Amino acid sequence: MAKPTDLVQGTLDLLILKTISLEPMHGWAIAKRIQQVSREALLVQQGSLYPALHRLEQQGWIKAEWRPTEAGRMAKFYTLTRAGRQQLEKELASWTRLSAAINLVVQEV
Amino acid sequence: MAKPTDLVQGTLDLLILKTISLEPMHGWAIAKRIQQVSREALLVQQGSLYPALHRLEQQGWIKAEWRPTEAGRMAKFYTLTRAGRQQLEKELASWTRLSAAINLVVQEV
DNA sequence: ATCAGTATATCGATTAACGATGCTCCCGGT
DNA sequence: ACCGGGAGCATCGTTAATCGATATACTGAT
Repeated sequence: MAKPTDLVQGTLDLLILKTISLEPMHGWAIAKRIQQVSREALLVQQGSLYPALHRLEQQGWIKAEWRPTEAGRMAKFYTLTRAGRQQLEKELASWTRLSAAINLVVQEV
Repeated sequence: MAKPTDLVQGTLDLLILKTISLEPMHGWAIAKRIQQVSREALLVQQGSLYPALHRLEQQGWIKAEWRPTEAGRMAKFYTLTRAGRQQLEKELASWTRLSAAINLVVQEV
C-alpha cells in the first residue's frame, strides 16, 4: 500500500540485460550494481530478481555458468547471448520511445 | 505477440491525472488526448481506461459528472479533486525519480 | 558458538493491463 | 427507411510482473 514502488514495472529485464552487457555477473551482484548505479533509487528484490533471471534464461537471452567469485565462493554468472544483445537493443529502444512519450504528456502545459 | 507495449505499466494513473489536470474531460477524450499528445506512441485501451478511471474515482482523486459534450452528447466528465492534485504531484515526482534512475543504469558505459 | 553478509531459490498474493465483447446513441449516406 | 461507423461507457477473464515472506547454505569474524 501507498508504497513508493521499487521499480517501474516492465523495466527489470532491461536493467538486467544492460547490466550484464557490461560484464558477466551473478545475480546478487546484478542487484547490488543496479542499486548502486541508480544511487539507491532502484531496489531489486530477490523475489523479483531470480524469477526474472530464470525468465531471461528461458528466453535464451542470457546463459548461466557456475564460477567462483572473487571472494572464492561459487555463484551463477550470467552472460548475454547474441539474442540477448538484440533483445537489449529492442528493450532500450522501446524504453526510450515510451518514456519520451510519457514525458510529452507529463510536461504538457 | 511480440507486441510493442502500449504503455509502461504503472504510469496510466499519472497520464490520466495529468491530462485532466489541464481541463476536465470525459474518458474517451482522455484516451484520444494522450494518444495525440504522445504522437501516437501511447495507446490507451478501453479495457485499461475505464477500470483505471473507476480506480481513481474510488481513491477520491477524481470525481465524475455527467455533462453534454460539445457535440451535444452526454458523457462522464472527470475533474481532479484536491487529493487528486496531490496525488498527481506524488506520481509525477516518483516517475521523474524512477525514470532518471533507469536512465542512469541504461546509459552506463 | 553465533551472527552478519553473501548467494540462490520458491511460493502465494496482489494488481495492472490487455483483448474481447456488449451496449447505446447519433450522424450521414444511399 | 435502412445501415454503418464513430462516439462513449462498461465488464469480464486471462496473463504476467512484482512483492513479501520464507527457506537453505556457506563464509568469516567476534
